[in-house]
Amino acid sequence: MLNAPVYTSASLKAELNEKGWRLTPQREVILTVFQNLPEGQHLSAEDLYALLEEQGEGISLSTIYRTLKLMSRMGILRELELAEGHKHYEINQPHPHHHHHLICVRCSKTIEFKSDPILKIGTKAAQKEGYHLLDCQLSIHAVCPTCQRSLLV
Amino acid sequence: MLNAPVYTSASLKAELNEKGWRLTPQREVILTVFQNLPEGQHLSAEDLYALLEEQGEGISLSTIYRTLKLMSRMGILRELELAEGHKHYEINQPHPHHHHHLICVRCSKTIEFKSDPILKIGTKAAQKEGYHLLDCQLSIHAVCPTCQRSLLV
DNA sequence: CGCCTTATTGATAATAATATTCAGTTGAGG
DNA sequence: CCTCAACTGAATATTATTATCAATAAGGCG
Repeated sequence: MLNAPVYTSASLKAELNEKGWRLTPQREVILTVFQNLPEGQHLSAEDLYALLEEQGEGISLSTIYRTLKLMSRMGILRELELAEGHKHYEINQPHPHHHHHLICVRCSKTIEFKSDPILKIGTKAAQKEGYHLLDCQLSIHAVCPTCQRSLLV
Repeated sequence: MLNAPVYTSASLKAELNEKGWRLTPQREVILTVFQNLPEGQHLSAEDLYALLEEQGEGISLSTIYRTLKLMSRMGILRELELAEGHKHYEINQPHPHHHHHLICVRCSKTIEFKSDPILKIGTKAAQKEGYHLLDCQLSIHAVCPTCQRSLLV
């Protein structure tokens, strides 16, 4: 089962140091932002940049991009393709919060849903091939009711 | 259940015309390329462009991009995030060929696997919300055995 | 069958997200 | 506390994808 730990500053530091990397104030701030995000919320790089700017904790866009990538590859964040043109990120929550996305390809309206079986199947598939699981997400591309009507699809 | 029809020129034309769109030689060629691609193969826009160039059936990159997008939104093609920086496309096959991807986030090595339950769950989720299903894919992000070793992850 | 409307194409330029470079800074181990 | 390499920020570069627009060609219709 996807074993995404709940990170504290200390455990983040430990995991970074183990690989020769460092805990920086910027990384701590970014992790905190995602941890405090209400469930179902996600941020693009620009969103995060703007949000931090507002909070007076400005972090450069370079660092934002670098950190988002790093944390995704560590399994701390999930990289989502919710709309055309840019990625969104959210914290990678363990079991009871883990969810998937139903996305309208026209208007990008997104609905979340949970599914234990999928998580199990994904975990098993990774295990079988000896892959170390980071994230497992079902993306359903579809047309929402509103767009079905307005575009006569 | 994801009901992706097997397209012929005629059925593609019918579906396009129904929406006021047109069947063009370029669209036919592109559909044919994807239909003849061995299972498990997928192409990026550039790949497709190069492949057609080779075959002497050059189609402009503009048209390639437009067509890939159009066919994805029609449910004819699936848009895959298999590597950083660009999308890949493959034909959207119905039931017995429908599959998912296990992807190494370091080297992009990808393994395909099938799962009926996932397709069922996805179909049901879309149905429940009144969404018209186009595609349904489980993406598993993980680190492959080779990269686990070489990077001491 | 041929006309007319309008979607489509191809070439080019524009956009925008993300990556890179590099000098200065700062974690972390010793 | 010292050293060194990882990290940051600012600016720049890259590159996938989109938009623009004149020329072309589907397809509905008489």
